[in-house]
Amino acid sequence: MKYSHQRELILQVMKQSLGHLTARQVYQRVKEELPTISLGTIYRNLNVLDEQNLIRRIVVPYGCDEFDYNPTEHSHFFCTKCESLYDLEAHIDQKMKQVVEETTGYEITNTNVVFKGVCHKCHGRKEG
Amino acid sequence: MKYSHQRELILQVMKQSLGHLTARQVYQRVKEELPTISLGTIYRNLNVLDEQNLIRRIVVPYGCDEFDYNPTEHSHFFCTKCESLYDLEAHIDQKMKQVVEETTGYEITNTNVVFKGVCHKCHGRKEG
DNA sequence: TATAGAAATAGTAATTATTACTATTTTGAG
DNA sequence: CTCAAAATAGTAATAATTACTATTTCTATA
Repeated sequence: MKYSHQRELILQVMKQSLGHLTARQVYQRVKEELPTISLGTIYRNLNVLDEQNLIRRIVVPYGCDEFDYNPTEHSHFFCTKCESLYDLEAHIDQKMKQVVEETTGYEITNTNVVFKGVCHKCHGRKEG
Repeated sequence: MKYSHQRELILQVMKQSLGHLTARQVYQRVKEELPTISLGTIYRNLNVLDEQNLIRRIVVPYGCDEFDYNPTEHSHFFCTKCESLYDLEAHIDQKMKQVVEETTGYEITNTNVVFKGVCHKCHGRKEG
């Protein structure tokens, strides 16, 4: 993989952003630094960075894919009330992987897990 | 929810098909019985059937959404070699849900889990 | 049983995320 | 430096899904 200024900026934005970003959000943030960058470049690089495990693609059961810099493998929790996507701690992922590998004998290389439910903040709140 | 012949046929096709079906596959199968059915009707009904928990939407990290009749909640395993999507046994889901609920305190209402890896058939096989 | 209004449909158009394409520019090894 | 491979910008294309609308189908109830 050859160096590129654009990819460097994309990684930088990903690192700075604690939350999860869609391709469009990454595009908008990188554009502030480099207004000529193209959306195609964002997509191409998000894909290669995901392949290289430098970032993580999160496939969600609503809307479009999101991307996450958090370098340790971890799963996600989507609150259906406030519509926030939370990271779960990495050791949860380890346990789940262990359960599945022990039960099935499959060799798990990758997880794409999104739990849905209601988060602490929204628990007990009325509909809004 | 009002009865409709179209929705009845869709559910019937889902029940008969043991595997997972994309909206287009459902469309093609229902069309054999009712050639005038519209793809929009398929999508609308797959959505309401999923909301009613009569079928399950599987959001996969490749290609488009798939739908599954299996009425008990369960997760999925995608083999990256043969590109098959397998059902995991329901008790695995129960255990995972338990792990997450105990650790986070979140109330889990729904899971969207796709593990990736290599299945038994493909284990040890060369690339192809 | 007749009927009115709500819900569903077919068919088409629109939307949106993502990928493909191409001429040009950038990168880095020799 | 030089040159080929890789990356880019900008645009066009693709594909899944949803929105829209005139028409049809259900079903509760009069």
